[in-house]
Amino acid sequence: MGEDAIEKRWDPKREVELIALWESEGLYRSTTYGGDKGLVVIDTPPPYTSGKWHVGGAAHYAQIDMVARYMRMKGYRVIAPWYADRNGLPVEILVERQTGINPHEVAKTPEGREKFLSLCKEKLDEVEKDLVRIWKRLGCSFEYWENGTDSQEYRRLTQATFIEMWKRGLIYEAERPVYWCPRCMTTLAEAEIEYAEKPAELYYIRIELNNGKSVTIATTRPELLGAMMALAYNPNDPRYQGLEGARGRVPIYGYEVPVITHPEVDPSFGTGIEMVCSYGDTRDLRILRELGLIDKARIVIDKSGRMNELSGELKGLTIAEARKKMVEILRSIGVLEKVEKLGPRRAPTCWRCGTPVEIIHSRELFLKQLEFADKLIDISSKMEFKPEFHRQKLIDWIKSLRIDWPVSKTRYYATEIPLWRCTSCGSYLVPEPGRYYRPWRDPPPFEKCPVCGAGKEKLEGDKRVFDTWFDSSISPLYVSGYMRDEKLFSQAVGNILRPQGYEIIRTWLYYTILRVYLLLNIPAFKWVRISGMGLDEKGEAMHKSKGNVIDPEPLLEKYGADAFRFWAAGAAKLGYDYRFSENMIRTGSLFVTKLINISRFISRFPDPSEGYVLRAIDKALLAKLSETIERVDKAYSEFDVYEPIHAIYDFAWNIFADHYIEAVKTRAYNNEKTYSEEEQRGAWYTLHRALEAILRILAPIMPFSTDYIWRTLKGRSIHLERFPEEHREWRNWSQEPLNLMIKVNSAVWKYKKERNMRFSEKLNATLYIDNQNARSIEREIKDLHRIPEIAIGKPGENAEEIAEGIWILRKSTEV
RNA sequence: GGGCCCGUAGUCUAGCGGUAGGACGCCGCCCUCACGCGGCGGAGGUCCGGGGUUCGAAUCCCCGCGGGCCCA
Repeated sequence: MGEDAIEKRWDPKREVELIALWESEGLYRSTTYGGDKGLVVIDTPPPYTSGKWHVGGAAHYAQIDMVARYMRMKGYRVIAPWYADRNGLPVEILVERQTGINPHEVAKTPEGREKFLSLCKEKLDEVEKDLVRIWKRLGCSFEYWENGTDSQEYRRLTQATFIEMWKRGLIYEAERPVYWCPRCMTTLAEAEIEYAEKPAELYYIRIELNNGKSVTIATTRPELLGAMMALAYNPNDPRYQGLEGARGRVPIYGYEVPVITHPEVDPSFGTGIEMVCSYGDTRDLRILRELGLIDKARIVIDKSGRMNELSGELKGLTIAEARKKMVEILRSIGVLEKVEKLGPRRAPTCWRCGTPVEIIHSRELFLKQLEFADKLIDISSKMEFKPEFHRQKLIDWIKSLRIDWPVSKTRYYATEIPLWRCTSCGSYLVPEPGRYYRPWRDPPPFEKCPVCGAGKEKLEGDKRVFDTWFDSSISPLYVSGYMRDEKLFSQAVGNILRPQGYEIIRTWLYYTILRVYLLLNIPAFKWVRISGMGLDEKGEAMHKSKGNVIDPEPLLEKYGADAFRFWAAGAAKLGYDYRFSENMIRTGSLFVTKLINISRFISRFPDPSEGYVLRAIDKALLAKLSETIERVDKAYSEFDVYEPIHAIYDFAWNIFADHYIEAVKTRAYNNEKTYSEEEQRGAWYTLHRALEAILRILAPIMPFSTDYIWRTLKGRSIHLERFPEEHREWRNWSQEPLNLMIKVNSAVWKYKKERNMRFSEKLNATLYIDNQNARSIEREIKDLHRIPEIAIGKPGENAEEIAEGIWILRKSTEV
């Protein structure tokens, strides 16, 4: 090995060269690897292409890559694809904002709809390019699948699963109260609601009762007066005792509503008596459901968020305008008693656009879920959660569900619902699975209505699309070849890993488990790896709106991907939030330099295959190494990369480099021929074994520098190597000589330091060590510290104790 | 109101029943032949507060206080 085979420093530009090399060698292909241990499918999260990743997102994918690389090194054939989630609202909103196009207007014609879709597609292509560039630069060994969730292939699968569920009666259509976003003009599932703090005003309105009395209600939504269904107070509230059964007359609208009691009314809010309307909030919904009044609901808000004819004078106004107008009217007729400012209150909003949601009635398709709650909890218990404590989030969510899943959306850039309706008899018709259907555009795949025989021209394609989670909830089926490659699928079932963040447990994880259970009656995953969220340096979640998004690309350029991955692996334990730290990335790059230089040193010596003898310190190092390998292996097998990076760093730097290498330098060079050739070769052997193992166990986390070094030393890629096997023999050797060496080193270095001696300076003294292990490392101690005499045991008088059990006795001739 | 997570040196982060580790920063010393993107040493902590269990608690239990996330 030449002296300068490895350079002194790591240039991140080498990473770019390695990426090209890997691609040309086909290292990204799942078929490149052996796979004698079987198949593992990683259900990589298809990222939504709504914008570039921040460092947290990049770190998450880097972690998934580490797991994939580890599995390959353990002998599994790993399918880890990367494709994008391209369905759903965000891109539509982006295009709407950038072009000013109102999709609900342009989509009235198929041509207009087509044009809007192609604008969305262009936008997605643009963003996807950014994402692909980043994960490739990060060194992720994913296979790039250009067919995202909006591909014909994926959508065909989505539709086929719908058709299956429809045929099995799991889908029903109903007019139900739903969460509705008036801006996006679509139904929202429970998972799509976010709560935002909004200031509110409380209006006190007098209501006349039919018994001659009157009560004053307090409400934040006076515009819903015409939606009033009842007046309610808490049954324990003494102020209103006896009013139950009376009837109140709704001001302006003039109809009567009953006075009822309900335990959910908070006596301390407002006046303690409230109006129940359809629908101010979910509590109204619950109460009206209990009273059986859902069918008589008075919905005064239409789908565009404006007041309808039921609202009388308010018709056509927006909600905000209607509130203002209503207040004026109430004031003019003298029933508005006072207005009170309230502090910020939690208001449900649309998670995509932030608009306050309304509860209105809409005719939608629902997937049954409530009746399967217990089964889902049961089937979840068959999956391994890493870490375990996040399982509770899923269970809590399942238990909190109150409505079935509305899967239909009146949006556009999404998978079309494959349904036709016979306008003659009203029947819904589902086509056969296996094709990608676009009912809003395609001719009906039926010659006539199979129910009433009406002609083809009577069949009308459904214009609605699926909720985007309806697509993403079959991702494990897509990646494992379901309905495309049954052989692959049969091998994959039961070996699927889901890596994801805890913030989408209630959505992606839940819906996937639900759908896979309904379709196949099996647990969707063998393992669920739950990671925390990436936070900025202050510990706050990164949001575009907050302006605290940190772009990974400049960091990759400055420090390199290995340094970035060092942070990504070591920032926090699996399952906990990880905070961005540029310092830690810097530490990572220093670690790369350290590795390079350790390798530079070791590469000066040949790797002997025979004719070597190991000394105690060599055996102790190999024992320690073996323990480290085992520890790292165990952690990796639990999908943890935090423990491995810390254990490897500690071993490589604080033990191997600082103590072992220092202790054997003299022997490795053996310039004075004080050691036998066999012993010299023993040092070489140990140095090489340790370096090899460090590189291999580190390769999943830092694939660039380890591969560069490996190729220089061995002439091939480290990514085709196996994870080090356990060495029984090494494991049984004593680590004590090494532990003692570390202790002696620290004590002597400190001693010399205090006396302003250079470490290389000769110390004319006797070192007493009260430890039998010292005998075996006597020569190493003498070499390293340049101390002529080592004595085992306690000294007589005059010796100075420099650490517990270690003394120095200077020779009197010394100054 | 409920669930989960967190509160350890100036900052960040481990440890989770036996003398509190590490990273960054700070201060000193060392041009030691793989690495000055290095080495060594040092200063710096009532481990949020209060009870309890224990021979022993940052670590387990209880009650608070403060922060975060999710859900009502």
